Amino acid sequence: MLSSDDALELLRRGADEIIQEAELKSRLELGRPLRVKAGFDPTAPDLHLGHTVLVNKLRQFQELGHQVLFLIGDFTARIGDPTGRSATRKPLTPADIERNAETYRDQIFRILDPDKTEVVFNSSWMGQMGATDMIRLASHYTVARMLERDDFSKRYKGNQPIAIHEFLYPLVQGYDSVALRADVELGGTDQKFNLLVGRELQREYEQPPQVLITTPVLEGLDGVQKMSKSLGNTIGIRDPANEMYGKVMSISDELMWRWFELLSFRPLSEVEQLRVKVDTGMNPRDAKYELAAELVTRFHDQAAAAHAHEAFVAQFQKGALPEEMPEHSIDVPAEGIDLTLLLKQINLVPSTSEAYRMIRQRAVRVDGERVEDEALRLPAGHTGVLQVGKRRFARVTLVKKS
RNA sequence: GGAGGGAUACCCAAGCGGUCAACGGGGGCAGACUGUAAAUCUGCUGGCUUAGCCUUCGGAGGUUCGAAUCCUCCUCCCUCCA
Repeated sequence: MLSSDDALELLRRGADEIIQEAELKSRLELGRPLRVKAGFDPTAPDLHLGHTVLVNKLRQFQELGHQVLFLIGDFTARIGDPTGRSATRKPLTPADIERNAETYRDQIFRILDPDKTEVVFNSSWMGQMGATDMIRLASHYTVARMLERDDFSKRYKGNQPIAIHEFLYPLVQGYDSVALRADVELGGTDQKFNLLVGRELQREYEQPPQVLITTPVLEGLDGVQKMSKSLGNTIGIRDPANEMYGKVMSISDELMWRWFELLSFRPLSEVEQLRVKVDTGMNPRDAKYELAAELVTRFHDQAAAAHAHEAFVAQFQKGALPEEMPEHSIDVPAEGIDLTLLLKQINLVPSTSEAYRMIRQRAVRVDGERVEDEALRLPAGHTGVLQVGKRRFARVTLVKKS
């Protein structure tokens, strides 16, 4: 068992803010498993590395012997987090919720220990609450305090509408902490206000207020914007091993260190040693190999990581073809088919215009040969590999149409 | 209710009768360089049966040989006054 100081040191890693650190220390000294809560949106069960920053933190708590409460906010989802100008969303069906929960389990247990994880749904207590209970809950918080929240105060000052129900979101989220008797709650930095409401409400309900830990937002593959599905800069934790490995290798050196800090389970001292080695001449690429291997191992296994490494070296350093590529069998007339049309047909390009452009830009290869002639026609019976740019490949067989 | 301003390609943003498939920036894609790095440089960035053709500038009509640019109506957004 670690001392509370050592445990604290560990938990501080990659945490944006701990409120209050002294309280966390004394909780750690209680000698019982702490109840560590984190809430997730039931509508978006596709996790990517950005989400795992927080999940990793949950795992650390488990390693220290604590209990994780993985909360699926199926009730809160009906309200809709007010950050946008989102309206109330329609409730998910129980079947939807169960399916999404299962998807979550499948993903989080690649990181978390199932024996120390309780998956809970806030509809199970909020759904029972009557209007009277809701009024009582609402009486514990004031409008003035609500307006402290940044987006509320901006909208209020800017004469933008704030619907009353939007106040309920933080209240319900906060009440979840009461219902779960949470000792600690984790959330992204953007959740700080909501997490604080939990503290206040616990005090109102005569519970010791939870400790808050906010985790930073992870930058996506581009290294600038936050990792998010809509920006297309994610690594999904269910991505195939080779793809995951390749994506990690494509990040900038600078971003690599950030990822080491937030995503790697290596002790920080080890990461620091690695950094010193790179500073004194080690190829940063080799450090990146280690990060890529660690992540692929986590979400797949060691063999997959070793294999992904070999495939990566073969394809990008030795120029070999990728191991797997889409295969197509296409019916073509006896006189053959224009390459531009073929590229579009097999979705290597979105339009024939784009196919022409790619050929003009010398990005297209047929069986490894760069294509210079934009009117090139491939004969029926031809079988081969088509390539657009460095990453788009397909194997085609042209079958003469009878 | 009254007065004015605006809606342009993925985003921002020029254009104000022909030379506009539409300046510029961002993003994206491709090429060079590399470590599939990053940065940098270069090119491309509506579609098609691609030396040509077709359809785009909030929507619908109209004027004109010709409109993103002028006129009418409609929809939505912003600002000021009541």
